[in-house]
Amino acid sequence: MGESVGEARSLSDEQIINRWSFDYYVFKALSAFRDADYTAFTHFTSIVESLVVRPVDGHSDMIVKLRCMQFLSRINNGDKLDLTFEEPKTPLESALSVLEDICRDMSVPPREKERVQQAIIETLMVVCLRSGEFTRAEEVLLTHFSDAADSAGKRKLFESLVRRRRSSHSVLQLSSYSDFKQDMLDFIERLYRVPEPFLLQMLRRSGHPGVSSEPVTSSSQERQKDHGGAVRLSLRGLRQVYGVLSERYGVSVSFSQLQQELEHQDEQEQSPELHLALSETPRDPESQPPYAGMTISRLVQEDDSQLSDQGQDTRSPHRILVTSGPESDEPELQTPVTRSHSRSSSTSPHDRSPARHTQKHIRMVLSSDVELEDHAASPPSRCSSRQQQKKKKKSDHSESALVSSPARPRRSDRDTQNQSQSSESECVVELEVKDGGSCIQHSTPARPSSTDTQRHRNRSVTVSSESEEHSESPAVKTSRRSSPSPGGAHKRRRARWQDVSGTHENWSDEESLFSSTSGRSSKKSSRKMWTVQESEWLKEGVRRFGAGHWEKIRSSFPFTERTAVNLKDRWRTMLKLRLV
DNA sequence: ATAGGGTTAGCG
DNA sequence: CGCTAACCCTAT
Repeated sequence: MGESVGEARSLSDEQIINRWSFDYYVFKALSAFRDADYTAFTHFTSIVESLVVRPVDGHSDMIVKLRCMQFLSRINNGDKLDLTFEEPKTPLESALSVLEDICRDMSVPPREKERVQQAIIETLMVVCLRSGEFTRAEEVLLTHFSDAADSAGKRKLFESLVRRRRSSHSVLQLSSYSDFKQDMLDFIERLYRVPEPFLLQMLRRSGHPGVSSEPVTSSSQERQKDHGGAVRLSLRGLRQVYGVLSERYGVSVSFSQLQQELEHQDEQEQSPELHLALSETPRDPESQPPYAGMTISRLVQEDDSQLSDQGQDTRSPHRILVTSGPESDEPELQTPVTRSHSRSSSTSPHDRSPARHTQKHIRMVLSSDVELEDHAASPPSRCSSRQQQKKKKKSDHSESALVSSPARPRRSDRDTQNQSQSSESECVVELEVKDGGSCIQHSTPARPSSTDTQRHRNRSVTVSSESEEHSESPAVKTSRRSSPSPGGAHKRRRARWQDVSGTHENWSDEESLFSSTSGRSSKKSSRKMWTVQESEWLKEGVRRFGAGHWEKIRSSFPFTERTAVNLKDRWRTMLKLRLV
């Protein structure tokens, strides 16, 4: 309310809330894994995965958690040889490389690492043999079974099995895959114990029944099955927290601060409001700028890449910039639009246009596998709008990636190359959580996926957005919307769609951190545009390690499906576009 | 492993 | 058809 506190720091509300959600769902995923509820694990995992593509307040634990999740989801699918996470590799081989990453930045005792490696490799062998994949087994044998002394015996055994094409043997029956999974989980949990997520703490403190206080509870009791289950649970927490936060203005308080303060106050029974209130006055001596030493210090989305334009007038399909206003709970959405000159007079780079509020309802489809045929929801316009005259998909790609990218070129004004004010391109504005319905809505600027092939992948995303008063490029020469409709609430949703998608605030095409591409899948998943998040990681990486150390950078951030060369190329592009 | 030039996908 | 970001190839 009062002063604009901490406006400088401003993280968007979404970043903060996403962080809470992130922590929460990671926690849930681990619990599910522990309970051997692997279906739930998969679900939580996919939630985390889609969260991560959104801007999130990066914190040092994030990478660790992501790595753990990556590791476990590969382990989880390790017995399915037809899945792949990274192209040529089997899930367990991917797990091995994730393990490398984990060890690189977490200091794992060498012996432990070896043990885990060995366990994975042996399990992989068993899996291969059991399923009769002898050639694959042989490759594994050659590539992974080093001449470690202690594995010599087993190596011999496996060799003979491979040679004799035996897919049944006492050894193969001995080991149970689920034991293996739990073993791997133990490893992860020894390595890193996930603290109780903030949202759960809040919930517990607010007296919500059924929230157990122990960090990792065992089994079913933890998910409140009666109504709504886990999802509802989180939404409640989210809403509470969000409401409070909104009131208090502020999202500039770091999560860790909140957590710390929560911990400091164990003795006092207080309501969430009070906690939050307290958190505004950082009375912690040590509290330095919250984001000082973070691994990913700013995951803010900047206007990115894919916006280069070689400038014709219709440039800048407007960039959207959300700042969390100190006073209003709603982030504002700024769109320095097209012909910048048209309104440039009033628009300085950091000028937030006051009158501009955009509301969006965010819908997140939780069920990862639901095939959401969204005729209703998705305007047909996205096909029609860009008449796809290009249907020459080079090959079959039955479910190919449709990574169509609305390359919406736009030149970034090379404003501050510093992080100081990285313009966020965010379009999320208001979370609307319904009481009963309890479905979160998650809007992702889904780009026009067009291509008749298939317009939804398992991660179906629907966007419903309405913006009020939203000046925007009329550049679209009259073709599709004609009336300016001042203040018109409804507006062409069609154009809006396009624009949203066009801005690339960040499309998450991110071919999944955790989920695998099914076996027959695309050998070449087409080209993946770089997400803003990825670009941020890259920037941060270059900042930390210097340009040229691409491999180091790659392994220090949860990139998926990006090679060091990709990073290098991307960096080159970013330089060219003066995005750095 | 990286740099740098060449190639391609995908859009206007 | 031209353009560009992403991707590929290869010498170092």
